[in-house]
Amino acid sequence: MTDTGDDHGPTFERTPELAVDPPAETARERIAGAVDRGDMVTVFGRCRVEYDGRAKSTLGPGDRLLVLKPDGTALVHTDEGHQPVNWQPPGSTHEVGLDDAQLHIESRRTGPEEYLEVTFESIEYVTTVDVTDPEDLSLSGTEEDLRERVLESPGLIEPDFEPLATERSTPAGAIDIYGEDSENRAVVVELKRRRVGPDAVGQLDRYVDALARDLHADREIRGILVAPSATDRAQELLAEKNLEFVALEPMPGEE
Amino acid sequence: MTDTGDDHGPTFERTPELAVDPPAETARERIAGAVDRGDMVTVFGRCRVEYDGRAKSTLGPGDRLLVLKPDGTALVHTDEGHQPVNWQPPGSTHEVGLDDAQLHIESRRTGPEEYLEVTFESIEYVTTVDVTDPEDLSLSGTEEDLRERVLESPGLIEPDFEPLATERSTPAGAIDIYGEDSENRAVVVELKRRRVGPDAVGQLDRYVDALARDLHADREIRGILVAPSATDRAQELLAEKNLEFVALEPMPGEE
DNA sequence: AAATTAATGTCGCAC
DNA sequence: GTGCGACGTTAATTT
Repeated sequence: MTDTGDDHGPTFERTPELAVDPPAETARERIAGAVDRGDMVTVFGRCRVEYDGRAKSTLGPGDRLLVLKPDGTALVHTDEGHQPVNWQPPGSTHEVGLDDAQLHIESRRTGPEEYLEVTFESIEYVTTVDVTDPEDLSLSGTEEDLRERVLESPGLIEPDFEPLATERSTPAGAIDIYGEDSENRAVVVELKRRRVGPDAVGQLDRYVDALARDLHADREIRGILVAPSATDRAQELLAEKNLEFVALEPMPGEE
Repeated sequence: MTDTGDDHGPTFERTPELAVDPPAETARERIAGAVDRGDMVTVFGRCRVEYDGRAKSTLGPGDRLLVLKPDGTALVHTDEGHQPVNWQPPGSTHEVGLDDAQLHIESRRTGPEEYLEVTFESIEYVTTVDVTDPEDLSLSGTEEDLRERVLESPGLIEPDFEPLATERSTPAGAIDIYGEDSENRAVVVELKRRRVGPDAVGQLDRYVDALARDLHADREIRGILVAPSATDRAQELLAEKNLEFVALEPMPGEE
């Protein structure tokens, strides 16, 4: 099992293990070993899936791809969709066994207690491989980018807008940008990276309310929603609640 | 290439194709063919990933699993996490090619225009397989279950609560359950399958407001949030806005 | 661990 | 297609 390095191939390369149409027992061995080593595993075959935890689900027989990650994540993917049809979050522990001669994988976690069970009637393939990924994703166009854009050019909100704090906490949560306008009125700015609906207006309204109580002053407080655009309903709600809107993209030049 | 059925194996079984450490050109052929056939593809290897669309991202070299689904979904999974580090939604079209002798997979979609590019420096394995999954997931413990529970036993809300409509539309959206109490006051019920925070209170409040305008009557309107539990802040907001709370689990017997 | 919010959220449904 | 809300949302951050 353990390679002592006396073979011909380059021992530096990780050699993935692949098995086509393996018997259940062979699959069990491979997967159990890989899970112990912390390898990533994929299993493709006809399976049933049971889940019980925050909700409860059953999935009858069909062809799916099961992915087991070294961090304890389990994913069951069908032929369709971005989302796995069933899954288990990182930190779960997987048990691999045979149940009535069928490959059976159980995954558990606590807090909340959740349980996932995948039983394979047939196995088309199993792969296992060691994984290392040192890189972090570099992402732009987020709400954070929009915040930086406003802080660098407060005039994008309106002339003489002066940011005073980010993440200013109120009893209702943190205000994205807190500042003052040219008349020294308090301004609550809520940022959204994309077109907003009624929920964003409600959020801004909560912050303005909370700040009013927090300052317990008669000072007028303005609320400004900053986003690329707003739906009709969002605009009506803004008007009803005397809140304002400023159209702004997270990235400059995105029109 | 096309099997005319004169071989020895059972031609009824789909035979997945697996390749270990394939040259880029072999991988390109296999993947291109599989994408054309509508097979599911997995590629594992060291790759870089670029994305541009609603946002923009770059990911330097590392070992990842790429999954291409017959519906046009693309997923790039690292060794960690439930979420793919990069992806492309269903309906995207994939192009497979060689770029400077490296396997290069481009995926595009429109509406919004988005672009994903995965370039493999090395390939540990490629798998392709035909997929069929006739089954639908059967899920319980959802908000829908909670609604049914309330409609079957309206007394769980309060004695003599009478549901009159579900999904009753208002200018602000649909009310989960609209009904009347023992005093013929209008009641807006908002259901949540799990513990609620401030956002749920805001939602209920919007519906109550909208209904008040819609009925344009002086009739008092009650708003009741029904969920397993509520956070402190949510409870304070409920009190401020004169809304009510009823503790209820989506599934009976879940405490 | 609980609370709150962002997300390339995705997904489904109604219009 | 847009709008709106649910989701076993997940993930990150802070308390």
